[in-house]
Order: sequence, then structure tokens, then C-alpha cells
Amino acid sequence: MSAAPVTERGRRTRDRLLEAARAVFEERGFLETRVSDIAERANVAIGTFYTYFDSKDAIFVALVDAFIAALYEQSHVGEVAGPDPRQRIRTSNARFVEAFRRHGNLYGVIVQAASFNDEVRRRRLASRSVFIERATRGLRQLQAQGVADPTLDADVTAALLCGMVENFVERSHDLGLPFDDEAAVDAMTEIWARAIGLAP
Amino acid sequence: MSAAPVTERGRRTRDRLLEAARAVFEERGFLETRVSDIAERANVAIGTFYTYFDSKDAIFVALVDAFIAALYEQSHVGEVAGPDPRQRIRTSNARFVEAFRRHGNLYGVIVQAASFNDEVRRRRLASRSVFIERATRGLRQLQAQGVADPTLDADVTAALLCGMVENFVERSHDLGLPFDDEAAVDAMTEIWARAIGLAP
Amino acid sequence: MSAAPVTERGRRTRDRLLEAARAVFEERGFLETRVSDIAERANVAIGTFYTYFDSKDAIFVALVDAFIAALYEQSHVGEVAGPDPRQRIRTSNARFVEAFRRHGNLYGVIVQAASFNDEVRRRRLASRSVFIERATRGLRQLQAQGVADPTLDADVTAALLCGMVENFVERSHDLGLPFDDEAAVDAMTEIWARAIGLAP
Amino acid sequence: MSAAPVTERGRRTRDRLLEAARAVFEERGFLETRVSDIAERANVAIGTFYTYFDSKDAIFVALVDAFIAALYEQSHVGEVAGPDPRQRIRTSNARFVEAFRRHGNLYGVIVQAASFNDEVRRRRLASRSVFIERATRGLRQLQAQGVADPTLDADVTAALLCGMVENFVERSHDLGLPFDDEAAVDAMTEIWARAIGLAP
DNA sequence: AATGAATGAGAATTCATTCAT
DNA sequence: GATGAATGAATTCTCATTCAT
Repeated sequence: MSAAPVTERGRRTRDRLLEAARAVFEERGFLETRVSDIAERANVAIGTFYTYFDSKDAIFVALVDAFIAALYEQSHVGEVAGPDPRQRIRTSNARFVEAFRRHGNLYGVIVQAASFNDEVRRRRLASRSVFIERATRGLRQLQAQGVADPTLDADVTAALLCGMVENFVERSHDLGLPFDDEAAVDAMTEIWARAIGLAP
Repeated sequence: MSAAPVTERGRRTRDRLLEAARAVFEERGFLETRVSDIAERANVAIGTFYTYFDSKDAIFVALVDAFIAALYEQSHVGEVAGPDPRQRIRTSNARFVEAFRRHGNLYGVIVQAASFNDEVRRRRLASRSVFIERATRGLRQLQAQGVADPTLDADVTAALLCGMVENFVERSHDLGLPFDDEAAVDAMTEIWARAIGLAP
Repeated sequence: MSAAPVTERGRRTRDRLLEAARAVFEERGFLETRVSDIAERANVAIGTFYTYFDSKDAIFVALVDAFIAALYEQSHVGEVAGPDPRQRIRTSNARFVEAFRRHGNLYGVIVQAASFNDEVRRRRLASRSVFIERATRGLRQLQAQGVADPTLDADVTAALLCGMVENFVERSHDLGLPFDDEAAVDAMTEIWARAIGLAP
Repeated sequence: MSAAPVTERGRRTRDRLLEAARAVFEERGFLETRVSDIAERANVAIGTFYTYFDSKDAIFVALVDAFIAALYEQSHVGEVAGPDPRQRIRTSNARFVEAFRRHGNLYGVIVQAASFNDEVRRRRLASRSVFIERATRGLRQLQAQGVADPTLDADVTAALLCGMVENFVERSHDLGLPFDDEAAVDAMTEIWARAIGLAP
């Protein structure tokens, strides 16, 4: 039903809808958001919404995909962090936390939607897997270099440590308190380093 | 409106409703559960539901309170685990994981409901605090005994390690895969022990 | 179904229910009053209510009857007011207004109930007729005595003048303002006297 | 939620709803009227009702406003009635009675609704005030012209006389008997004229 | 007489989606 | 492309009354 816009005007309308949807979802959550709210915020008629998106679920999934892509991008360390393992771990954690601080409101809505929408849940878990796989590869490299304890099960350890970080950003967003991210990143980096047996 | 039952018959009916609610919530989730489903499962008229509970939210909160109390009870280590710190940590983690395996379905519904119901969210976070405080006290003791690294910030460290465990049970429930809990508990205990500087 | 109480204890319970009903109806109006409110106020179980009254409507009608009887009684002039016609008219109006000041809250509820309950409406209108008939008889006497204008249609004139008084008490109760009853009674008595051609 | 219609089609639908609501309210009274009755009578879906009105109360208030405006319009005497005071009073009363004969069914429902809906009650009393003020102004003019008794309190007298008229139309509608409006208007005009001391 | 648990019909309202213009 | 009117299924909650104890 919904179609990719062919005209420039259409593209702009679709973008307005996406931006409006993000704003309204963040403000009201998924359930409380009405399609009419999104249309109103985008200054279009309700019918126009359905010109570009099949449903409320569909526009949300589009937002989720964009969110995940941005998160992955922004938390990549790559060549940036230098060769020091502990420094690389710290940078990775810091970037992840920072990315959540930027997008945390939408993330909360994703958690909500994932609790009753299979498509959203699948994307959420798939995205999580990607992060864990990256961490697992990193850990394996350190083991291969003889820097990390080679007896550890890299899969399980990486999953648990990533979960620790994930849990921190989720709960700190839930609690809404002004967290000291620096100290938290220091602490989780310390735990991470000790856990994989990195020499101090 | 709702009232505590005065007679034995009333108490039984109220208990039937609670049990029916738990079952239906676990099967269908919070949103998909209708009050009429609960009443039907309990073999009472809809009006009878409202004799004992003000709303769907109210009966859910009653279940949450019972759940939290049971979880706290079942995951207490106390004198059971002996004096060895690592063993105590392992037992605590194992009990927590086991308790979730028993009640995981309701826990998933609590996470869902917490995403749009403030009362549930408050309870969820308060319960979490209690666990973290217990872990913090345990860590402080080990530091005082000279067994754990005294330079660690006990609050932050305990929160992060508890978060790791919490995240594991949440996600493993979400993923619905048959996890090897023994291995996972071993791994998280190992991380925990290393993180607080427990001698191997 | 409901029965006249045979025991002393029963009579007391029935009286408590009537008194409680009056209080609750006055506070909340007919529609907002629940039978359970009445029972609670009377300190009896709901079932006990139905021992003495068939329904919510039935207890209300019982109150209406008592109200009408009291109103009629209290606004009777009889021999009290002396022989002067104007003085008799004034006393009658003053008593009627005073009686409403005492029972106005219930009267408002009767107006409400009369708007959807035929039995109440009938009683309300019948009571009104009784007052008008009394006024008509009074007017006819004055005409026979040559004191009032004999060309007037006594029925219509009495009905209109009674309506003036009735309207005053209804609206002044609705408006809830602190009315100057003395001045109002003076004014309506003046109108009444002039209308029937009483010599000044 | 409800919105003013933007298109001609919308305006027509809204008007159909208003007309249907008036008909159903008059037939069944406020309490017995269901929103679905109104929608059905207007040949629209229930949802369409809520496109234009927030609630059953809201559409009723809209009807009340229209009713009051029409009543005021139709009972205005203005230049129509000529300069003779008695004739002007008679025309005014006659128009008022006639207007009620046309709209009496809705008026009865307004009385009912005013007994439990504050917004309706406020409008009813405000409308009444407007009529009384008009009568007060008229009386003051006659006093200034030396035609009416200058010692009368114009406010109180006008209020009482208007109340007499109001009471007549209310009760004659309640009673549902075929009243002789001519005779009644004659009688109330006579009372009115005598009360304010108009020379015969 | 008194109790209070149980009943269930009934009505208002929401909002995602469709479709004629 | 854009508009906004129209749809109607679906669910909550109330409360007068009954009846077994």
C-alpha cells in the first residue's frame, strides 16, 4: 500500500512524518501515541499518513531500524581508540553509553513495543546479537594475542559483559536520575578488564 | 470499591481470581488480557471480579507484590551457603536464576506493564534496589574482611554486577532458548569474583 | 417482598434506613445515590436494606410521602393567622417558604426524580394540587365575603399565584444564594393581594 | 477530540446529528437516550457521533444553547406590540407561552438534565436571568413614565412575575393536559397588570 | 433479622484504518 | 499527492437486586 515517494515533495512529507512520529512516540510512548497525533504534528491529514506508511506499527519499525543503524555506527570504535586494549574497551563502553544518552527516549519506547510486537522484538534482539558478536570477536583477538585469559568461554563472557552495559543504560534511563556516566564507564571498564584477565 | 473479603468464602473467591489472573497474564500478556478472561477462568461473573479488585491494573499490582516477595525470599542465601565467599556468590546467583526460571513468564509481563504503568515500574525498580543493596552490603563485608579489593566503589560495582545477572535472566527469557544455566552461573560467578578482586 | 417490621429492633433498623436514605439522597441526589451508600450509612448490610424496602425507588417514595405530609402540615394556617385576609395570605406564604428552607435539599431531589419516575411525579403534582385547592377555596371565600374581586376565575388565579410562590422557592434553592425571605414574602403577598383586588 | 467540520459534507452530518439528538432526547428523555440511538437516527456510525461531539452531555449542551437563543428571539416583543403597556405585557406573555408550546418537550428534558448536570443548570439559570432582566427594565420604564407604581421593588417584582409565567409553562407541560392558553395568558396578564399598579 | 457474596445486563468511548473527493 | 469524514469492533466498569447462610 504505502509507496516510496517519487517526488521531492513526497520525500519531504515522508520525512516530516518520520520526525513527527519520533517526537510523539518519545513523548507519549507507543501505546498512547495516536496516528492522528503524528499526522497533526507533521501538519498533514490523517489520510496522508497512510500514503507513506501502512500502519502505526510500520512507521515505528522504520524508526527502530534507523535507530539501530545509528546506534551501531556511533558506538563503533574501529581505529579511533588506539591499540591499548583497556583503552579500546573503555572507548567502546563510553560511546555506547553516550549513544544511549542521545537516543534513550526512543529506546524506552522500543523496549515497550518489543514487549508486544514480535517484529520489534526480533530487531531488538538481533541488534543486541550484533553488539555481542563484535565484543566476542574483540575478546577472541585478545585471547589470541595472549593478553586475555584464554580459558574463558568468549561467547558467554562477552554476552554477560555486554548485558551488564546494556542493563546500566536501560535502568539509568528508567530511573531518570542524573548519573555520573564517567564514573560508571570507569567502573564497568574495570570490571570488564578484570573479568577477561587483562593485566592491570 | 474493592473490599477485603470478610468471609472464608470470599477469601477463596479472591484467591481463585488471583490465581486465574496469574495464569491468564502469563498466557496472553498484560495488554491482551481482558478482565472477562480472568473472571471466566476463575468461574465467577465479571461483577465478582470488581467485588475484590478495582481494575485490571489493581489485580496485576497485587500479583507483582506477591511475585517480588517470593523472589526476594527464594533468592536469599543467608546461612545456607557456607562461609566461602565465591561459593556464596555462586549460590546467590544460582538461586536468582532459578527463581526466574520458575516465574519468568510473569516477569516478562511485569516488564511489559512497567513500560506504561507507573505503579508497576516503581515496584520493579524498588525491588531491584533491594537486591542491589543486599549485594552492596555483601561486598562491603568482604572488603572489610580484606578478601575483596577495598579500593572499589561498592555501590557502583554491586549495581553493575547485579545488572549483569538481571540482564541475563531477562534476555534469556526473551530469547526463549534452552540456556545452560549451570555454565552461565559459573561464568557470571567467575566475572563477579574477578571483578571484586577475590583471590582465585 | 418488604415487610412492616414486627419487632422493636426491626422498627429501629427501618428508621435508621430512612434517615440514612434522606441524608444520602440530599447529599448526592437520586441518581448518584447507591443502595450500598444507604446501607453503609445506616450501618447495616445491603441485604438488610431489602428486608425493609423493595427497591431504591420504594424507599425514595416513602421519603417523598413523609416530606409532602410534613410540608402540608407545616404550611397550614388554620386559625393561627387571625381574620385579616392580607395577614392570612402573608402567613401562609411565609410558612410555605420557611418549610422549603427546612426541606429544600430533599425537594431538589424530588424534582430530579420526578423527571424520570412516574410515581414521584404523580405525587409531586398531586401535592401541588392540594395546595392550589386550598388557595382556591380561600379565594372563593374572600370573593363570597365581597373582599376579593368576584369576577376573577378563582381556579386559574389561585394556580398562577401558587405557581409564583412555588417557583420562588424552587429557583432560590437552585441558585443557592442567601435570599431575603422577608422581603420576598412581602413582595409576593403584595402581588397576591393586588391580584385578587384586595383593598389596600 | 470533537472538531468543527471543515467541509460542507461534515457540516451536514453534524446538523443531522443535532436534529436526531433533539428528536431522541424529546422522545426518551436525557437518561434513556443512548448515543447509539442518536447515531442510528442520524444514519451514521457511532464513531461519527464522536467526530463531532465529545459526549452525550456535549451534544445536549449544544442543543440547550440553540434552544435558549431561539426562545429569547421568539419571545421578544420589541416594536411589535404597540405602545399600550397592558398590550405589551400580554403579547410578551403570549409569545413566551407559545414558544414553550413549540419547544416544551425539549424544555422538560433540560429541566431533567439541569438536575444533575451543572453546565445545563448554569445555562438554564442564566437564561432565566436574561428574561427577568428584560422584564425588570420594562417595569422600570413604566415606573419612570408614571404608569406603574413607583414604590415597587422592580427587581423582586419582575422576578416573581416571571416566575409565575415560568411555573405555568413548566407545570402545564408536566401535566400534559390541554390547557386553555388564551385564558391563562389573560389571567397572568391581569395579575401582572394589577401587581404593578397599572390603571385598568 | 441480618449478612455480604454473587450476578450480569448494559452503555460510553476509542482510534486504527478506509475511501470518496 | 493530499484531504478529512466515516467506520464499528472491542472492552471496561457499575450497581440494583438476589439468595444461600
